[in-house]
Amino acid sequence: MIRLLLADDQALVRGALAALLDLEGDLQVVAEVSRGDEVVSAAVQNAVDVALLDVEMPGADGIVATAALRSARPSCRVLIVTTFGRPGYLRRAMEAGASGFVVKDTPARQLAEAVRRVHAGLRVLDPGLAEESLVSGASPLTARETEVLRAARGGDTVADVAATLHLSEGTVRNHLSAAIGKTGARNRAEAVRLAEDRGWLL
Amino acid sequence: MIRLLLADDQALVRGALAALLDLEGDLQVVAEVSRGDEVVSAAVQNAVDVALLDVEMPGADGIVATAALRSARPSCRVLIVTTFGRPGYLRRAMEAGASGFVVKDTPARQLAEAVRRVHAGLRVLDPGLAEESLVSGASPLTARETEVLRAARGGDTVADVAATLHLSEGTVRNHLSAAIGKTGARNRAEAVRLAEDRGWLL
DNA sequence: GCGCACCCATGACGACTGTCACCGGGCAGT
DNA sequence: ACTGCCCGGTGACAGTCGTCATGGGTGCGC
Repeated sequence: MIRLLLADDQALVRGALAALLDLEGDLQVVAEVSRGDEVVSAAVQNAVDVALLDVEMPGADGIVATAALRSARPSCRVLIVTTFGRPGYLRRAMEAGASGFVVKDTPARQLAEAVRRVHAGLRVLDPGLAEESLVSGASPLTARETEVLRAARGGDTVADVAATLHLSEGTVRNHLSAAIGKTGARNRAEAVRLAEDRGWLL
Repeated sequence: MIRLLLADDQALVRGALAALLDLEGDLQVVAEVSRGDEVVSAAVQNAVDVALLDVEMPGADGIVATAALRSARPSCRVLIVTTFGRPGYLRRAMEAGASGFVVKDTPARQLAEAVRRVHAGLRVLDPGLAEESLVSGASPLTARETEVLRAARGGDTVADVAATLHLSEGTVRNHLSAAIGKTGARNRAEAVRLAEDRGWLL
């Protein structure tokens, strides 16, 4: 009997996935959480074998949760189940110690099999996404550049970003200019979109 | 036996919801589609009683699908099941003839009950969202303004928008300025974000 | 007909943005 | 010690953006 943990901020999806996986005879959902920072304690308390984590969650994202879980309970494997197949997500997830990465587009029948493979110590990767991850590569943005770009998300002006980050306006413009150049965008907004699509803003 | 149709672009969520609903004795999922433009034919062919539709789908969005389905098969009720509780979505969905509106945050147990209520001819509304919908009101944007704002999404420059819409650059700037004023934003990017959050860009 | 709202357009103006050159400081590798 | 990279900052400049006034055209309801 493989003991599972589900982490997803959408209660309906969580419950539905639980129903789907409980149909399998050898799988059993023993814990459900809605926040990333509740993963570790729930996994430890319930002696979880495989954790299915979403990437975008309140509290802590799936990548951080993966790293924390792997160090707190090394016997527990992690399978990322996420909406967005962003190349950067896959890369970071694997670096954090995840054993598999599945997008929510995949057929429902394959999920149970993916769980079993992960539990057996094998890796599960979306082949197309893995290729894309290799092509787009790691993020070329420096720490400050991503931070500024992330702060500029949502349409804040340069003055706002400078205020929230305690920087000079000129510095913010410089970092943004560098980010625009590196992403190949012609705009701040386009740079935000491209960086987000590639999973560089986390 | 209530016959159900599921429409969601994420196969995994679709399959999981099917598993969840099939656990109920009086519910039966008889059709699944991944695109909005496949809803009507699938509903007609399978004599569907209640259709669970996502809002954001390829082909046709859930609102358009709702209207088409209500006119093609009036006996079939529609329950919108969506990720984003955008006020504008709820308003437009109800205007299009939906009987219920549920966000994916709601507990899994309530879904079956919502389906039964919708099938019985009752309305199912998220109370908080309904209030929000009344507060934010209908979209104040004109057709052209929303179109320009939608085209400016993703960070295209004024020249690009003008080219794709066959307009003068000055006109585009005027429409954008009006949209910025009506949304209360201080930016084009912020206007896009606000309008999107309120469900004004469809 | 008349008003009204929307659409398209033009021109002008100030503000913001993107880019570049340049400076100093800190920190890691050779 | 020297080089290279990242960080923070300044100043200047062209380009874009946001706003306003203004005009003409259309379609709608009273």
